[in-house]
Amino acid sequence: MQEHEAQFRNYLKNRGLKLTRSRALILNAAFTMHEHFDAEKLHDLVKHANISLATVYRTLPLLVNAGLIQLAVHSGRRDRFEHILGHPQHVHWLCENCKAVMETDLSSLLPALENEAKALKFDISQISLSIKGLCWKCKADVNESQ
Amino acid sequence: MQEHEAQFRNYLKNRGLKLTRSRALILNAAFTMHEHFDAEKLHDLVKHANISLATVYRTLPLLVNAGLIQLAVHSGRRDRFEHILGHPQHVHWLCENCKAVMETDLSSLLPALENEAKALKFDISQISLSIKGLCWKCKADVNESQ
DNA sequence: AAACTTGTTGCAAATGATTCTCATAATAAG
DNA sequence: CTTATTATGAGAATCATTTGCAACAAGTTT
Repeated sequence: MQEHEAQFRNYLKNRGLKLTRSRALILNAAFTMHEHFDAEKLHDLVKHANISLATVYRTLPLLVNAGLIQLAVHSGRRDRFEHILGHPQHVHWLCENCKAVMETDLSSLLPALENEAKALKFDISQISLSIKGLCWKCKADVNESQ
Repeated sequence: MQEHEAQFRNYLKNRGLKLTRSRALILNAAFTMHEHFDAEKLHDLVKHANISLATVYRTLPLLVNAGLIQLAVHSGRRDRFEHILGHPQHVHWLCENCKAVMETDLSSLLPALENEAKALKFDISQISLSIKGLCWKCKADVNESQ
């Protein structure tokens, strides 16, 4: 069994919830994805097994609480997620022009943050750093058109 | 005239938009607020002047684009904003238990970020760093109840 | 392995924040 | 003050997400 499946099974058992066929399929679909995904994209991957969109929506928060996925970027009207197991936390660079999302490592900032957390007596469970602006490509386009 | 009003007037004029009574009132209401606010909270402050919720929703993106307010935290289903003029960027610490939001200064992390931005040739327009977890108070409660 | 207890699912209807339509009103420019 | 636009209120429309409910499936117990 994969690590993420073991973790999910464990999470569910701890609170008397059941690992159903639907949940297992949805979990695996989420870990199939190599980019950000939303509920509908996930549903596309599992609807062949007759799994409803409602079940996808019901499973998503379980995966978040189990520490397996997280909300990635809040842009536009749909929630978009990404899986995080064995995936170091990172910075999202969101271009406001072409909507592209780049990622960089967060590790260089971690010590400073953990320091601050200690001062605040705050237990960190999730860090989300996103930066909006113009990517180099769009910046070039803007300059050209002037 | 306040600085934020001047900046808004300027933004609007640059694109042939009009500074109306409604927009001025909404802008001032936003700068009245000392905490995060959503569209409805803003509407509460201006509806006495017969301003509709639709107008509030139409004005919000103008204020964002004018660099006067920004999306603060995406938690729950409503967009929450905060004004940013003369307000240094900060970190949001969001307690997952009591939903309280604390803020700390972002300046200690800025140099590292600006460095990375330079490497990526990325023009930063807005930084949003939010950290979820447990605040000291809730952490204490959790320990007590064990 | 049959019976049970409890959580789960699909479906469809409900919700709720945000956006849009359209007829009327207000603004800036000339 | 006239004109050309843009803005507004009211309410309908959207659309992602939730929910109620009756049928089902998982894990447990006998």
